Amino acid sequence: MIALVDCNNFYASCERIFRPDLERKPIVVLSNNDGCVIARSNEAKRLGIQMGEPAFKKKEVFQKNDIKVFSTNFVLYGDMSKRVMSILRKNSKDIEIYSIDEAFLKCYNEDLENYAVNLRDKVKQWTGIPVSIGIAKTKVLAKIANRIAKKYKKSGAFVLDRQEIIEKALKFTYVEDIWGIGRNYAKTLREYGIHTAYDLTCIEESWIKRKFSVVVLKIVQELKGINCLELESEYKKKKNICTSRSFGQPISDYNKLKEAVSTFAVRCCEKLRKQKTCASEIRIFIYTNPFNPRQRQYYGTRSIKLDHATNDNHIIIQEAIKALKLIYKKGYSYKKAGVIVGKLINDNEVQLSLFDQIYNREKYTKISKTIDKINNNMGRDKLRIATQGFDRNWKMKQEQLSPCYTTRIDEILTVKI
DNA sequence: TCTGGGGTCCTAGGACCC
DNA sequence: TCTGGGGTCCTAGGACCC
Repeated sequence: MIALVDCNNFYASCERIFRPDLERKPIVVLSNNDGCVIARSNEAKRLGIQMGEPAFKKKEVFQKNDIKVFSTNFVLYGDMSKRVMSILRKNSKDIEIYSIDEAFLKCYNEDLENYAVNLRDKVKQWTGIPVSIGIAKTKVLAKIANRIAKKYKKSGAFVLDRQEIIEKALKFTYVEDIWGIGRNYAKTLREYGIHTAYDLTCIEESWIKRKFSVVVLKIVQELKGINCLELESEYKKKKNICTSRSFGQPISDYNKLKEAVSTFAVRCCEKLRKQKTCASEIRIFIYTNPFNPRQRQYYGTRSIKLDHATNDNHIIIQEAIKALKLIYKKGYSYKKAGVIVGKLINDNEVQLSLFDQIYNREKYTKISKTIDKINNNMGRDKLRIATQGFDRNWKMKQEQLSPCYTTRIDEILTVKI
């Protein structure tokens, strides 16, 4: 059987662990730039705060209901996630970490209900994070079990094992609540009179395949208890890596944009080196604020192919700036920019080029390694390329940032007695 | 009037996930 | 005034090959 362990309101829960005064109080966590709501405690959900809602539209609601607002603190959430996952790993050697707040586990126990409740209690006691656990034969069914556990079970655990319970659960689940069925597929399905997961299992499979794709077909089979989505316990290297940001203030100035793009390029290189890959293609994009109808709109993007795959800061920055020069247009105020590196290959499998213009690539590799080492010890961007700039007034807005309780010694929790 | 039967690779766009 | 930041996979269509 497969268990899906999912942290409840993960970001909101992370913030609350270190603020026990906020127990049972409504909390929301905002996206970068304090833009949208991306996590809500149950109390905030009950007040009607929607996922993805722009924060400025809800300002009054926040104030009126005394909702505590946090800027996003990924350092904290990442570290808390690691702690939760390490506990899960100790409980099952077959584990797939699916996202920052959820994991699939294979479980072989006799008494699954008991197993789930114990695991849940352990995670809660050791980390403070509440989780829900759903157990079933396939991943898609485990997702459904988890949803029921989270919404309706006080124990936070639910096992879908017997056929009549599965059928009841499927009849109880609308198509749009199935993992892998998004807004568009759900709309189409409903137009055909298919409303629940149970309905979906009654349809002819060839029709599903023809009308949608094998992806949907696999989901349907999973609903029937046939395993189509394997547990992927191995770490998979990313095939694309993207670093992009919206700016706190729009930017018109080319040089400022160059600083931002250079910094994003360096972030991409760091991620490339971390997973030991090199990029053969780099794409950059810049665009104006699409939400401002009074503004002239522009979306510029350009990709550059590299003869020689690399993860070197200097080279990637150079290429990124080349691309930026080609797409930059004067007179627009840009709201967002980003760098994407793709066509990734392992760093020990890079094809050498007979006509390579850069001599001594090894020297570059050494420099990158040294920079990584120093910055790992001394802090991000302590050592940087000059084009990354110094004043950083394009930085994002984060007005309600909580301390990094678990990763910075000078921000550790203080207790007054 | 009638125009074959296999393939591969690449890209853009659309769907989905957290 | 103020609207996030990452990813994956599949398909259709176009280009090419013999």
